[in-house]
Amino acid sequence: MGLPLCQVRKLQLVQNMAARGKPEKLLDSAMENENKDDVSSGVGLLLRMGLNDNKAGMQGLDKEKINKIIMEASKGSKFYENELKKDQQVNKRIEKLLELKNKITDQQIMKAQLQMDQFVMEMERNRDLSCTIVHIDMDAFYAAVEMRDNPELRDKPIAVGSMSMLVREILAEYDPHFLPMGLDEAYLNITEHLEERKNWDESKRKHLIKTNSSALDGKQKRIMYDESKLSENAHSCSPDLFGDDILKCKQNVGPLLHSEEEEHQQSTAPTKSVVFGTSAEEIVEEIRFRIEQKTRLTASAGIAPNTMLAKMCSDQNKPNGQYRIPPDREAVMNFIKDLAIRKVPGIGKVTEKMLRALGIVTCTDLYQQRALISLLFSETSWRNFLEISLGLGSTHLERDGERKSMSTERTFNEISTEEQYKLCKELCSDLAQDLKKEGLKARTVTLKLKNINFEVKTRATTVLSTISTEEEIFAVAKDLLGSEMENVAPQPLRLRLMGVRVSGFLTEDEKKYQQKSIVNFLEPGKQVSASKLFSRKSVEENFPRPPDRESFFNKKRATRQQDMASVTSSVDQAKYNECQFFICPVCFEEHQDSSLEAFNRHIDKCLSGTSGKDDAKSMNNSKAWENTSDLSLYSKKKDCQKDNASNQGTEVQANYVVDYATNTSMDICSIVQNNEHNNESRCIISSDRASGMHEKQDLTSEVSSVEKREYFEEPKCTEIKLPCFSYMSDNKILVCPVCNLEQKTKDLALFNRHVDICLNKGIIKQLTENSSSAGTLDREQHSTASTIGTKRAGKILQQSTSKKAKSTNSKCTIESFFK
DNA sequence: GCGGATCAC
DNA sequence: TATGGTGATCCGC
Repeated sequence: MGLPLCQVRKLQLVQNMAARGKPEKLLDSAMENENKDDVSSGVGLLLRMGLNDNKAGMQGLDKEKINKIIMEASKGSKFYENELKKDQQVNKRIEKLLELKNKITDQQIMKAQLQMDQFVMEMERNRDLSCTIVHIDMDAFYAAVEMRDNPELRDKPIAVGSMSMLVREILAEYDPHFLPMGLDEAYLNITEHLEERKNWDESKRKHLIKTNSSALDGKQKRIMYDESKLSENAHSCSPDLFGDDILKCKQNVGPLLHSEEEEHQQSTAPTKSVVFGTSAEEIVEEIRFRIEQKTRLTASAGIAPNTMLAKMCSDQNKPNGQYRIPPDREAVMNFIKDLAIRKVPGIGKVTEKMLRALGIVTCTDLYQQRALISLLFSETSWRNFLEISLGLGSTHLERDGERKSMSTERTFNEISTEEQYKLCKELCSDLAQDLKKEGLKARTVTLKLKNINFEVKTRATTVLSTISTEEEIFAVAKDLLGSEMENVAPQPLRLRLMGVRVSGFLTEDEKKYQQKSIVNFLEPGKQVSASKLFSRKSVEENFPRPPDRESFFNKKRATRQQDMASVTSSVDQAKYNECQFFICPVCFEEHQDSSLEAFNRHIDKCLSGTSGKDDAKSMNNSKAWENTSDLSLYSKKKDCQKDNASNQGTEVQANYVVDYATNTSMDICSIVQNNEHNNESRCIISSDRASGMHEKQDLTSEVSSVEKREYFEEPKCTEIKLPCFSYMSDNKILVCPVCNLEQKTKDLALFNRHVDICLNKGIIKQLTENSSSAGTLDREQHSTASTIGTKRAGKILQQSTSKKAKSTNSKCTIESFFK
């Protein structure tokens, strides 16, 4: 079995090793590669490329060599060029920052100083030193280095463990609410355990020594090991890692070691035990000991009054060590005092560079420049900086709420346009599967593109309601992709990465609400007010407004409309704008509607079975489109055929927005484009069933065969395929409000039957998917939550699980190891 | 809401 | 040899 080292670690390995370069040497090599006039750029780039040593415990590797390799290899590459470009952007930001700084008057500084000192006093007042937070960090990286250096070890199983397993196994005993952060880190709040443990009998603090433990190496001389047993496990223990020379258990008093037998019996009785004390240090010793017994991997740990400090502490004596900041203010400030800001979680390369430009390198600098900082940075930022400089952080472990986005992306060698669409579809498919696993429905689709020059672009669209299937996601993503293709046309899009992200998930409460509405709507004998279903307020709560930014479809329509406007009179255009109608979701009749209220009244009547056709006719001369565009549920806007089409002989447009909420059964994406002006007809129909991705169906008989286009043709077709859009000459085309598909039939009865089927499919699916629990709709709260605080280490939020779980699963060695 | 950018792991 | 994937947040617009 090979080394289960993920790419993250590989890259980290390279970067961190490179990070050990001596500054002057780094500068030299940078100067060789760049314009020598631009010294700052060279240094900046090195910082950008991760060549600044931020990690502790990095001694002994040939840093210069690695540095040189990276720089030499990068020279002239697209990647390198892009790094340079990004670095220049940061430099520009810094220039602006300094310009701003120069405009600041002494008076402003003095005023800011007073204000900041107020905040400092308040923060000091609220300083909480009562908690004992532990940050555990597995030393997997060092194990990986060891494995690399000892090729003969590669075939031996080694655990690159996940903290969630140590959940269950060890960590939960110390803090049932402990917080795993990814695969190799976890936070624990051991405050309560510390109290309880004081009364614990020694037997509860005693642990058997089953295998060699480097966590006990500080007391190694006091333990007698069975040599034969030791050699069995030697493969998992790197001499470099476990040797006395790098042991750094600085603050250990050390647990009492007990032999089950007398000394003279030890050679025949290998079983030993060790008793850990009741102090925080001993507890963490115990945790690390037990982790190592379980996984044969060492861990480092930090103990401090808050999470930010604990995390930095775990870095202090890495690898295989621990460090504690006692809970008093002076100790905290002493630790913080000379600490480089780059060591603070949340302060990355760019922030470091910007602060450095202001002469801020250490946390003390940060504190001293608090007035300046408050004038140059946003409030979120300077509050964050101020807390850092005071050594303040979160004292409780907050679990993350609901997931906010889900994405998948892939890097590849340059591919053709057709392949790009195909890949896009695959990404959507993957995403849809993941969404299904978590039962999520999203509102926003974001396409991420990185071109061969490493330039990254994202393009997003928010749809009216929610989407979750491959077809639904792809319908949006392919528009975005097509739009970008159009932007660079006639050149092809030259990509190296494509990604699709969905966000804006329906909360659990919203799901319930939506489901309830639909069920009530259909439930016979149970009346639900139509206004509740379709009123502006209700709809706005359930479905977001359409995006300000128009989709590719809409942009296309807009373009067409503009073209039209140039050939039609302004009067006709005005008529066009005024004429519209709604389709009643109950009787499916068209209604020219003077107001939303009137339309709602009609639906109410329909629902109660008293609706007459006259109602529809009584609604006319509507200008409600503008007012109801955000509502647009089952609404439809079109030309007045009688007024426009007959007079002008021009195209008649159908513009519709359909609720996706119940759209759970769309199997085939069928879109017809028919442009009478230029005699161009296109049919773009794709079957999106997984099994039939390449199936090609022609569901329309009216389309000219000459101009047929399909998305997934073989590469022989070199023409860029732009997303299609509905553009009908016949405004009587019926669009199913559930599946959003145009129906071939013009028979209303047949059409209604189709809608019924669609609707039922959706309901059944939702009923089987959703579990029951009551709750109130709280969309507003959800949407603002993300802006409340910054997500830095001081405020710990648990990472989302699904993708992490994926990567966990990929580590087959872990599972087998823990078994 | 969108897009670019930063950061963590 | 040739520079990753996922998720979150912030900021300016």
